[in-house]
Amino acid sequence: MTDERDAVAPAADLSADATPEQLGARRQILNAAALLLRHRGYEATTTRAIASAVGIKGGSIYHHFPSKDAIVGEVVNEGVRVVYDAVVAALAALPADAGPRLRLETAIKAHLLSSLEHSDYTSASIRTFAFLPDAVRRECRAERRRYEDLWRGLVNELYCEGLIDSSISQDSVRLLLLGALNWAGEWYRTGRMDIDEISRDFAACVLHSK
Amino acid sequence: MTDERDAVAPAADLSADATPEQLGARRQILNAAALLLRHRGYEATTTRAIASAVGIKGGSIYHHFPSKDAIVGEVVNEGVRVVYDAVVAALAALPADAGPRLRLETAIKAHLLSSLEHSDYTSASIRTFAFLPDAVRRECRAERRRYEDLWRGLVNELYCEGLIDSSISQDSVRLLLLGALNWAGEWYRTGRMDIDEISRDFAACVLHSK
DNA sequence: TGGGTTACCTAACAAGCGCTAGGGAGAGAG
DNA sequence: CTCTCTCCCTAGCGCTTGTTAGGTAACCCA
Repeated sequence: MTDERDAVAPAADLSADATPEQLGARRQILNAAALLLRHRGYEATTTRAIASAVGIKGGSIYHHFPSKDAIVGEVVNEGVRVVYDAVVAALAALPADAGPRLRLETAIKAHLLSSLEHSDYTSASIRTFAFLPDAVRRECRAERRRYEDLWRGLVNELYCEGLIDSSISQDSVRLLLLGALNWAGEWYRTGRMDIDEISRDFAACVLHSK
Repeated sequence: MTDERDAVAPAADLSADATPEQLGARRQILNAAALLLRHRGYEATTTRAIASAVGIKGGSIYHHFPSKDAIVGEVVNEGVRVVYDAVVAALAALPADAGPRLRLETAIKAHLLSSLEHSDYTSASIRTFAFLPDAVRRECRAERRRYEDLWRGLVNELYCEGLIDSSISQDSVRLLLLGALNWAGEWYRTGRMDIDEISRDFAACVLHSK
């Protein structure tokens, strides 16, 4: 009956990048939950649907996790951590003399790649956060604030270099950027647009001097 | 048992701006549904919760609407129309010689006021769209495209006046702006920030020459 | 006075939810 | 060979979901 909705994707890409099917039941469950959360939201992601996506029966989920919210919490938390790590790693890979402009563009691209192409976790985290139960949401406040602070610093660099008009509040710039990035999941479709170009444009948009 | 969740707000502001309680059961139901959708999402907005919010019992909803999705569809559709009308009206109220810069700032402010302060419909529409059943989503594709086109034109004005570097794709600018605006519901809290200031900053952010 | 419509109710339906109790098959250790 | 542990199953709990059937008052128009 519900098989049509259960098969949300042709069983592909559940394992992110690793081995075919033996990466531990726990990881498989988290992967499946992330995929479902991303595409259907919190309430529609049922424990039975998660179980069936990894080839076990509903009740067996509880051998690996104590509750649905424990799974969701772990997915959402990991989603923030993944994008944080992606951005930090991308910035670290830059030459030491890279200017704020390149750093901004790099951070934008890392965020988009992480949330659009690489990670159901990040996408699930972004899309479902607003409607999560309070308990789950509280659980990852700290992680989210850490990511926010990363961008606070990034934006501050731009101001220090005089790349943004100082009459504009730094908060506004950060909210504009993060808003646009987090919303990208609503319009982006693989193959139809180039993330490199979008990143370049987004960065150029907020930088007033060349 | 679930009373705590049912009373999402102290019964306030259901009627947007009009009379106390006699605006027709149909309108009351839509108002309640919009409020619930905005704060809890699609699946968690039950027919019984909508009914109890307007003081009737679950089954009585079906005297006014044929199904839950009919209610949701109407709310989501109206949500797009409301913000469209708000932006068009705000632009029309501008003096004829207003420049693209003022027009952009005005459109931004109208969108934010509509989605953050005035309309549960708009907010519900923005936040829940991704997880709606396909049938409901299809129903308001046209309305959404119309709103998108409104911004396409607005952004194009900016290019025509040379206010944005022509090396940046117009699509990118529109997606950046609409993304930031649609995401505002995730961080905005009444009274903590000034919509006028945010609008000014957002507009200034994307305009390169003063 | 009476018939019909409008608006609501109660009660229930089949289905699905998160979750649990109890059991069974297989593997590894003593 | 047995004991234990891991992993999964079946069956079902109490509850909620969208929706429907049938009943009951109050009103409007004749």
